[in-house]
Amino acid sequence: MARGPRTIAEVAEQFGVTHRTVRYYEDQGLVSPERRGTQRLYHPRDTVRLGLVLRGRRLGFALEEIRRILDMYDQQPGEAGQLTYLLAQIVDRRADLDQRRRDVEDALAELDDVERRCRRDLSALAAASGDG
Amino acid sequence: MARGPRTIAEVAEQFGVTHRTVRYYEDQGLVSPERRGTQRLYHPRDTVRLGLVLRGRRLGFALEEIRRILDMYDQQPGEAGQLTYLLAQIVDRRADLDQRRRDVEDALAELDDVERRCRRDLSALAAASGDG
DNA sequence: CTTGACGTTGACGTCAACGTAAAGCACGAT
DNA sequence: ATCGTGCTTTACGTTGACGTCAACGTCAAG
Repeated sequence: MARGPRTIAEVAEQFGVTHRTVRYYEDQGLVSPERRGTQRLYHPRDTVRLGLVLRGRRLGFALEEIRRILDMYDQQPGEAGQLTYLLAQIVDRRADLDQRRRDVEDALAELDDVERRCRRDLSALAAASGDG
Repeated sequence: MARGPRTIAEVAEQFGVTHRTVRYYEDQGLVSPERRGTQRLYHPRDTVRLGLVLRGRRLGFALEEIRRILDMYDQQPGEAGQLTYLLAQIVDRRADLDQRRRDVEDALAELDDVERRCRRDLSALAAASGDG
């Protein structure tokens, strides 16, 4: 049952995007599936990478930024300068993500607040109709 | 020192966006500052609202979606149907935000991972140069 | 009363991230 | 051999979110 590499239609279906989107990401250097002749073959590695791209997109990062981040992850630089540069980039990314986390948590807290008020108003209405 | 309503340039400056952006948000119905003649006056209420819009933007929501969410917050419907509809919308928003929070936390975890490997490699390099 | 400094309204330009349409290869089934 | 089906490339269109520019109002200072 372990079928090997998958087609573009299959991975697009899996992630709920169109094949056009997947090909666009390839144009932008975000994924680079193997080619058997003219056809694209998506190995698990490519599929995972595509998942990371889509997560980055959900986080609101631009595709170019996502590409830089993923390339950063992939590097095995081995040189001290590269490593310290990488660490600096990590600091930036973390600051960005920390901001996003604060935003999400604030928004969720307010959502809770609205929901509480909403339920309170509903039960008040129910009580009033019960009284009427 | 409590200066009253502020000008568009001031709020734009405060939030680090251009006046063009603020006016565009007004076109889209996201904010609606008072008008003294032709000039816009931003009261604290408008300023807070603009802050919420920008947070929504950081979260990757489309402006149209942000407008719906903020309008949802503002409503005092009083009617049961409106309230249950509002609750349903809240469920959707929460699912969306929960997904985003998972994304952020996963990304932060991977960032930590990369950083650890990076520091390990750096100290390995330092040790090697110390030996050499 | 002119001169800036700011504000305002269109109108048009731009860029990212796709969508869509046209036309062609590959390949198994009829 | 050709037919349909799926994948491919090429090219152009679209949408959201602004940027930019021109032309004009306004108001305090000189």
